[in-house]
Amino acid sequence: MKRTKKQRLERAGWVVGDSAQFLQLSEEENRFIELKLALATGLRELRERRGLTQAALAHRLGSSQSRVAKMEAADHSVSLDLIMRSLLTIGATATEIAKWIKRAETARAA
Amino acid sequence: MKRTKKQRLERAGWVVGDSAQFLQLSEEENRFIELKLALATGLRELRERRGLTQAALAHRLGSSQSRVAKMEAADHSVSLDLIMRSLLTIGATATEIAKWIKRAETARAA
DNA sequence: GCGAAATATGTCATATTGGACATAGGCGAC
DNA sequence: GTCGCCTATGTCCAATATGACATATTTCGC
Repeated sequence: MKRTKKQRLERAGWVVGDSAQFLQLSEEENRFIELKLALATGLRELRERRGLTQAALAHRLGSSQSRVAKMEAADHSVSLDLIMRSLLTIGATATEIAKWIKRAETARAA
Repeated sequence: MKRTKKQRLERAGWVVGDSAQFLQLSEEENRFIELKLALATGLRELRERRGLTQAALAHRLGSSQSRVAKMEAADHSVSLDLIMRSLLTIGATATEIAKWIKRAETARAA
């Protein structure tokens, strides 16, 4: 696992080690986190591509800037539901979403 | 919208009409529901392919048969998180998940 | 540097979701 | 028909997610 990714995950509040399985993180949980992270990253990408600030997106979503920040960080306090709804609201296509999900798997394989 | 789908959605507790937008269902919400439904259907497909009962899958997930039934029905009391975790636990690949997500979009286009 | 805008982090109260349980419905074998 | 097995539905209350807010930190132009 790359150093930067580890840091991102840890900052997001996940317990992640270089040997995650020893730390009780099951394989599925790992895959789930990767997937969430991939979509969170996609959300940020898309928001920036739209030239929106977190606050502006939050307003569109009827949420708050802090929630958006947490979404993009894949914080453990945000659900996949919220991320997915946000992606759809910001106009992500199913194709893009699918692409990000596959990217998560590819990242794991590395 | 096809009759059967409407019935499935309504049974799942969603407010769905032939003119959903008049019933305050935003476009994004519609897309979200379709997506959830597509993954829920994928879960059922995969479970049956594995020859598991809902109770057996529930045991694997540390959940209950009724939760699994609700997941597969895309009940509004189940989150995408739970469905996704279940898919991963049952061994769905990112490719399969991506396929189901695209299928949801295709279904909407119809 | 400084200041301003954007983003990140922490906490709270309310709302939503989750497992468990009970019970109903469906469906094939006998 | 009824027995057994599977699935569906409804309701609890415990656990988690949410928006809001306050506050900290980063980033970037000057």
